[in-house]
Amino acid sequence: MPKPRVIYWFRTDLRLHDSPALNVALNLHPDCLYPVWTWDPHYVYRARVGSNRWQYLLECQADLSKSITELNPQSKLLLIREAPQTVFPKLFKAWKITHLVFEKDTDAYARERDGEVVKLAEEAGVKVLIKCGRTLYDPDLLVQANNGKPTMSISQVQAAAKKLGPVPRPIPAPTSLPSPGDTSLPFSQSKPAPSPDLNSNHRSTTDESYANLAGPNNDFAIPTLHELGINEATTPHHGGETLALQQLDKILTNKTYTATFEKPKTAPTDFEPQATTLLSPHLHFGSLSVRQFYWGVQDTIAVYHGTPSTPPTSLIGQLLFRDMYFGAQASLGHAFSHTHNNPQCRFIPWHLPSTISPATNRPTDTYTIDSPQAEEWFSRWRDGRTGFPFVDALMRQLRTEGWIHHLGRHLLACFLTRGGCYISWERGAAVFEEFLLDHEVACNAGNWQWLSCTAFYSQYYRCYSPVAFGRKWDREGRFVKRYVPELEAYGEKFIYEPWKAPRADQRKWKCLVGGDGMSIEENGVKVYPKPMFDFGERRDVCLKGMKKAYEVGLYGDDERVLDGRWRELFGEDDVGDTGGESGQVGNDDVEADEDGQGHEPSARKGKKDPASGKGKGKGKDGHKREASQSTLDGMFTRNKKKK
DNA sequence: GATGTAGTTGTCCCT
DNA sequence: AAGGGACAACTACAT
Repeated sequence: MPKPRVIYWFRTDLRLHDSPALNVALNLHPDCLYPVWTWDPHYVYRARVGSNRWQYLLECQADLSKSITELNPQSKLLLIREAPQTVFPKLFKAWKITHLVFEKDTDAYARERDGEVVKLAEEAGVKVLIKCGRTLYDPDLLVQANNGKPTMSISQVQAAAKKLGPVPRPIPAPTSLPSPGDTSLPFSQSKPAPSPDLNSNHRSTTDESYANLAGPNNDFAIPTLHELGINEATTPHHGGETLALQQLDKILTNKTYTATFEKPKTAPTDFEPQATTLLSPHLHFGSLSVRQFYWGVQDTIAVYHGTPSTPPTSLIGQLLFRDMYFGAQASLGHAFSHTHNNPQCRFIPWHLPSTISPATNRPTDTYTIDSPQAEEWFSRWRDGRTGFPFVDALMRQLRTEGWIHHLGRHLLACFLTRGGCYISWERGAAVFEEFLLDHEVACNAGNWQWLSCTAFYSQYYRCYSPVAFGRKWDREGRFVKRYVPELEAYGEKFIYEPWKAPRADQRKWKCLVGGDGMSIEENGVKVYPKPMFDFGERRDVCLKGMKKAYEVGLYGDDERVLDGRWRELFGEDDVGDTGGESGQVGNDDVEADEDGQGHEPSARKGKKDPASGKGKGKGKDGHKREASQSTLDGMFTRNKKKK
């Protein structure tokens, strides 16, 4: 029996510590070990990746390669610029490989790709060893323990996890690594088709990713952003196992923080330092092992003198949610990433729905503009110029830094979907995919479904207010001012609703409120956009739409959703009325509205039918509210245009 | 099967 | 000024 010659294929596991798959490879006691990364065109062109995440990936790779070389000066990460499906058969032959080892990836695309690679390996007589290491539990086993069904609630995850037994303890990093053998590449490179390139908006120079199989110097080096044609990154957050372990250590050192963490009590407005761990990008790239984190927290809790927090809001709870989304995706596959054909996802007639390809019966990269108004709202949301300072601040933080607090993501998602624009969650998910450093297919799709109340969560009447939510955490608006600096001089009273500030004050504070955010300065004075709609009105429209859609009760796999007959079940008014012209307050010119008082959003207008609720006790409190409500209505409907 | 209860992460008004 | 209660009113799960 010849000694094993192993390719270790790095993908979702850019680390040496606690890598079950790497451990399996080393336990083969191989004659040689090739640490390989293949530059998969799917992620280069077909997934949405902005410059910040590109940089983060390269940093993870560089740190890993350095650590490999520290263990063995003959070794490093061998970065090969070709699709795995075409390059592996050639490598197997050239390097006389006996084993291919990698960490299991249950993302829908990855499963298809890995299936092909496994088949090619078998054809080449190469043994394949796959080990789960990306989540607390193997998502497929989690699904199995959940009676074969997708994990759709945290209690299901906890029950299934109980059957699977305790999370394995982390494995220490290896202290030595075998050298690779001969690394010559006696074959030609198959270049991928570079189009369509979903990341062209992040490139400003020529893309040379695939110029040479082993890079410009033929040394398997990690590319630079420049070689990829990608613009310079702007994020302060950096990747790599070394940083990840330092960051984890820092968190665990603060025992009270670790043991009593409660997500809902962390402030989305905190910056420097942020209120949460910022470990999610490290978990995404595998530069931090999730089990290392898990046991670090559990061991801290075990000796903590005090009452520790518990799932679902604790740090452990956060990791369980992550496993829940992985379990849902593992079970549902591609369908989990969209509504179409997804049996767990409610059908809501959102604006800007994904276009379905008849050939693949899956959504394409494009969507239908069913409403020019919705398209305008979408682009203003995406650019951070909605006119709601907290929304825009979060969006700008996301775009420049690649990370925002979880609750900030909630607000953005609620605002775009059921609590404002009534636009498909799939549009928002695509934007988060582009900009988030920690973008994880399963978690992103899952969280967007959660917040849009299409799956996992259903309390659509709980609607985030773009004004009150930020103010609750940060009265003075320090966070807003950091990311929307044109509002620097605005005080507590108007920082979350600058359109209410009197014109004279707007001038004094050197920032006028008006327009749609396309101009940021006029005659030397800064300009911040007017809110793009009256939030109170939009909330009412959305709530009504959601109520109707819940009554209709269609899911993504319903025949009537697939063939368009769903329209028969909704009235004209139920399809997310964008309010035509009456709902819009964004296009007035800067000098309009001199007193600054005209666009007070209407308070929620009187409940349609306060008496008919199945409610117990709508008692005196209700009456009081009615009374004060009508007063407010009298005040605020004054300037409203008629429908 | 009916009924009751709890659900990671709201808002508003009141004290 | 933090904190409690009413309110919105659906779904999953337990009994």
